[in-house]
Amino acid sequence: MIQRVTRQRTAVAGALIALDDFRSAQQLHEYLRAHGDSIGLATVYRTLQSLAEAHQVDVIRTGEGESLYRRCERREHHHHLVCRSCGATVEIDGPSVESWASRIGAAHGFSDIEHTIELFGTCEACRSSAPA
Amino acid sequence: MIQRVTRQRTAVAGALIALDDFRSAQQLHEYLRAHGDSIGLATVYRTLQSLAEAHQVDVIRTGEGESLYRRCERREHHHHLVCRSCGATVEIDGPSVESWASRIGAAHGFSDIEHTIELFGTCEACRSSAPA
DNA sequence: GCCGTATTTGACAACGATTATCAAACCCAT
DNA sequence: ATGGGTTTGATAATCGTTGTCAAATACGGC
Repeated sequence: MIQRVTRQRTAVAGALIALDDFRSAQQLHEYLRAHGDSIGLATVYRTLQSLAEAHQVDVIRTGEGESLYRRCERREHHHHLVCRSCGATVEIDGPSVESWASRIGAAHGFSDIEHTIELFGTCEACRSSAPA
Repeated sequence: MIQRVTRQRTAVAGALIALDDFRSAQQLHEYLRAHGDSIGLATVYRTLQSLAEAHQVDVIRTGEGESLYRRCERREHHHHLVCRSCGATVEIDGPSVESWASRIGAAHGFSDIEHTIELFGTCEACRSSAPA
């Protein structure tokens, strides 16, 4: 299945670069509409899905079950440290956790270990601008 | 708001003890029905929700956005290793990951670090009973 | 045991995020 | 420009979950 270059796919890619924070498909759709790009919601979902399969975006799920997307810089497996207040994101790779995960799994007789690890915190900027 | 002891709530608690693995609300509902307990799906959801608020069950979300519930044994912070096929669960506490998480957070200037860590794999029993 | 009432139940509708449908619009090699 | 496979998008459908509200129930007080 060859991927064609369409106006819509280009627009989604552009929005991901412009926003550069984790956003929902619907937020991206709104953003695109607001910026004059006529695009259907289904197309946004489809595009994000194929970008995710191609590992060109990272996907995380909020506690409420909504998926958030962000263009990713590293193609390899990694995790995120996300500011819970402003959404600023740092990409993390933790060789020690990777081995910890597989070690723990193996120790209990489990195979094909996968893991989900996300870190949330308050970044320096938000801490100083919004005191407790 | 005082909580009353009802046949349904008792049944859900019993199912959680009997199954002792991460199950979806719908699976618990099916289980209860299959065992002769007449109970509505909405009631199962409501009961699980209040048990979760009381920290009497652990909740995790699958990659597909479904919530899984299990009665929890440790009241302290811990993680899970879950069989993606049968739901068998091992409670994990990993001091090394805890310190890894806060160390990484601090290194990037983030404070109040929280983390979500879940491990999924295929347990020994499922691997041998369901070949690739 | 029986009442009264506030709580709980459950069938069903509603919800929100996401996916499927499928004819019309489009990209692009020729 | 043309033809044919790809993509789009309005809408319906799906799935887990939550809201609704009248009927059923638990339980303190008699």
